[in-house]
Amino acid sequence: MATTVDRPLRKDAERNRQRVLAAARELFAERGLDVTLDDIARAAGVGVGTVYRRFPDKEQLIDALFEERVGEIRNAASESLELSDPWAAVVSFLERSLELQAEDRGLKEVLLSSAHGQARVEHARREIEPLVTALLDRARAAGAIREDLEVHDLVLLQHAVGEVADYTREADPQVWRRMLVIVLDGLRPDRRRPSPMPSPPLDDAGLVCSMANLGRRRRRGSEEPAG
Amino acid sequence: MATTVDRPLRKDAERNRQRVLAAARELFAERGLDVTLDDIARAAGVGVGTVYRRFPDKEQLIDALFEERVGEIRNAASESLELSDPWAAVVSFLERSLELQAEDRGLKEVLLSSAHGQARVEHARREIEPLVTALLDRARAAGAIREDLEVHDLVLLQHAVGEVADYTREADPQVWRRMLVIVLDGLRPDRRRPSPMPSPPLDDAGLVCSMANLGRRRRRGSEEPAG
DNA sequence: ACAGAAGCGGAGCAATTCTTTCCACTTGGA
DNA sequence: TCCAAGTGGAAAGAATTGCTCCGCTTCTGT
Repeated sequence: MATTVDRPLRKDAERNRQRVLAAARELFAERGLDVTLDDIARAAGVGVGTVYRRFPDKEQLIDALFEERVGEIRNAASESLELSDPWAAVVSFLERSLELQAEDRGLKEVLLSSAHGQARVEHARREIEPLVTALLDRARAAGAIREDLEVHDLVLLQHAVGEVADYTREADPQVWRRMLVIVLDGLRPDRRRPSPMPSPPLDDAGLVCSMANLGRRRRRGSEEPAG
Repeated sequence: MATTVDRPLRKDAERNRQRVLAAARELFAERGLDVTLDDIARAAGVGVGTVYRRFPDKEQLIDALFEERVGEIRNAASESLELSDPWAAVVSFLERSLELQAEDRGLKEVLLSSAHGQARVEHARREIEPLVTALLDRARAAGAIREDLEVHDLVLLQHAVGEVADYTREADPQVWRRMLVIVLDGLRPDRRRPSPMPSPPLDDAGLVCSMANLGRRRRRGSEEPAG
């Protein structure tokens, strides 16, 4: 299988491949993993056939794309581990990881469900947990975090805050940071005053917008009460 | 339209109507609002035709069912308002409201999206927000809650914790309470020690189970890598 | 310049899934 | 007993999606 060197893709084919990857990256980030390959092809300006010639099926495309993204989360974890302050390390990891998830809906879906991105991504994900455990253990040893907290709590908290990021993505892409501040304040073993909020609260229009989007997202964008 | 009195349903028809409502209640609670009417009919032990004769379409069935459930949340809010301790009132409301949402997936969906349950439910929902605002204002005035918190933060926090309840429903229907404790600790204006955790953390199998379910829930329950 | 391999587009097939209709048959109740 | 009210469930209809096929176009090496 030395095709990589023996027979590189024709110039136009390689350019199309890149277009497909770029379009897929953008659409997965924006609309999640269930965009159709038709949509991706259209966005890339090529035919569906072209997409299928390069990627045997959707899973493989997802796999190829998210290997690097999942890697970024792992990097966030190991870079945070290098910080000397154990609490700052936890904060830094959660912030960075949630930023990545807030920017990329597909990434969040890959991380939370075992259905997608089979081998490689799965593997990278299993590398992450030990790093998070290390972050947590260090913070606990330093008395910087509540003692009754376990790794899976952190996983679930990420899910929770990430969900808010998703819900409010269009209305206000920063409000999730308020949730994170509250959660972080809840994680401290002792604390006198609340930490400052990093962004203003969601306004009324923002809530209405989020509610409307959720409807459109989960089912078909159908019923307008014609009154 | 005085049919209610003029021509009550035939005895068997009324019994079937109740069966449909019961089945719908259960299935919506368990699997969310997008169960099919076929499923509901089967669970009720009647034909689809029977469902359609009583409820013109799915929305109307949802509307009929969730009016009362949304009312329960409103009650939770107003009963909490009667508690004398302003902080206990907030805690009590969030707990009760989240319990209801954790038990009933459909309820959560009705509350979060504006697409479903048009008039009546929408109306009840608008009754709830002022009550929550009152709870919040009172707690703030008493210095029992952080000052930078707004109503919509509470709404989003409910969404966040509710999502965890959903995610982990099968694996461990109580872990969401840990998230709530953390969040509540984050809401206090000052606090020395963490509050005690009400349930054990999610174990490894539980996380795997949740991840698997999310996959099955959002898309088709398909690919088993046949290796 | 040109042959022929590599690549392309996108109509359309096959498989699902969900809603809704239809009508021959059954049943409650005056 | 009779018949309007009620029933079940097959099947039509409408979307959606993943993917294949094949006639045509575009590179690239000579």
